[in-house]
Amino acid sequence: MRGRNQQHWRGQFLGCGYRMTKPREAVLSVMEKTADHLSAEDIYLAVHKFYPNIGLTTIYRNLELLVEMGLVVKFEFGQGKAKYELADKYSKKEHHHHLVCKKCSRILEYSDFMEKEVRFLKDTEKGLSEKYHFQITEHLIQFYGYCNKCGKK
Amino acid sequence: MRGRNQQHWRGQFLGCGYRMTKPREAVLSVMEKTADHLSAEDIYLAVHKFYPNIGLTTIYRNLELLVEMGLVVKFEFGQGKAKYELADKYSKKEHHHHLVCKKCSRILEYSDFMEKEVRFLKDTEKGLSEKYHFQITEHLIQFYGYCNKCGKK
DNA sequence: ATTAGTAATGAAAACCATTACCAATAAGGG
DNA sequence: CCCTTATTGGTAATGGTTTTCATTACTAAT
Repeated sequence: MRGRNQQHWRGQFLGCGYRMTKPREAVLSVMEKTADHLSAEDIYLAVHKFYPNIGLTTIYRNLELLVEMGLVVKFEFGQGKAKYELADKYSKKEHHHHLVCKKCSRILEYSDFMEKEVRFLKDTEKGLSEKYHFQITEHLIQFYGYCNKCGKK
Repeated sequence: MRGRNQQHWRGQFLGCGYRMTKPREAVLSVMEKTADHLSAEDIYLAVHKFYPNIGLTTIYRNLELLVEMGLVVKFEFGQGKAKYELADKYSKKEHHHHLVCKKCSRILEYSDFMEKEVRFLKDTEKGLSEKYHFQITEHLIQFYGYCNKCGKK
């Protein structure tokens, strides 16, 4: 069952002129079977368990490559360290955004209330790009606060 | 003319149990008379011109203090370095958000289309906090792209 | 004014996530 | 299987920010 996806990834790499290597397999397999929003260090520690020779550098290098290849999505939640998720997983979910807990750093995903958001974004982006001749390529919408566990009573 | 504001700041500091010092005067005066969204380094360089002994450390320390006192607002535009603005200036403007140019790093402010945004935020925050029991304290809305000067033709 | 007490400063070192460098290794086309 | 070259891992470097610590300088009390 490892084979299927590995074969798929391999094709992706070779197709782009890159090679499939142990470290790359390791990174992908961790990202495949673990929760989303992993930091480079999270991935490093997880890979390290079964591939103790892995270097942190390699993790960073490959995450960068994977992002460039479009296989991984990178997030910055303003917590000092970037977090990564398989593009696959990401896009299989509904369009969603994140609630960031300022205390425990937990990331909560939500995909409700999207109609409102989509409408707001569509109108606003159109208005802004017309008025300021600013080509909008991305947007960032995030809510910060305290999750149910960390909320003040 | 320096006196008025200086006196005001002095009161603020003393009232909070802090002291008014040259470096603090210098930081505030730079922030008062210069464009918004200055990085710590920007401020350091500006202060350094008329107060060459200033230390970068002091800039950081005092910015932190000023933020804590509510006199300064801190922004993170995902550009690696934080930027600061006098709370005063900030709040005198209309409610606004930022367009961040990915090429030249320019920050463009806009305050149009706010009715839509306010409505969206109000509804969404209400919905989210009820559904997830997440206490929302802040939100971040930013658009990224290319400004009129940097846009691809 | 002088002083005592403590806040604030500046220089340098520490931090922390991330990146660059480089010699050693290994993937894969021929 | 070999040869070329991408990739690796270790280490040093980076860049923004924070900490440490001995020194300086506010302020209120004397």
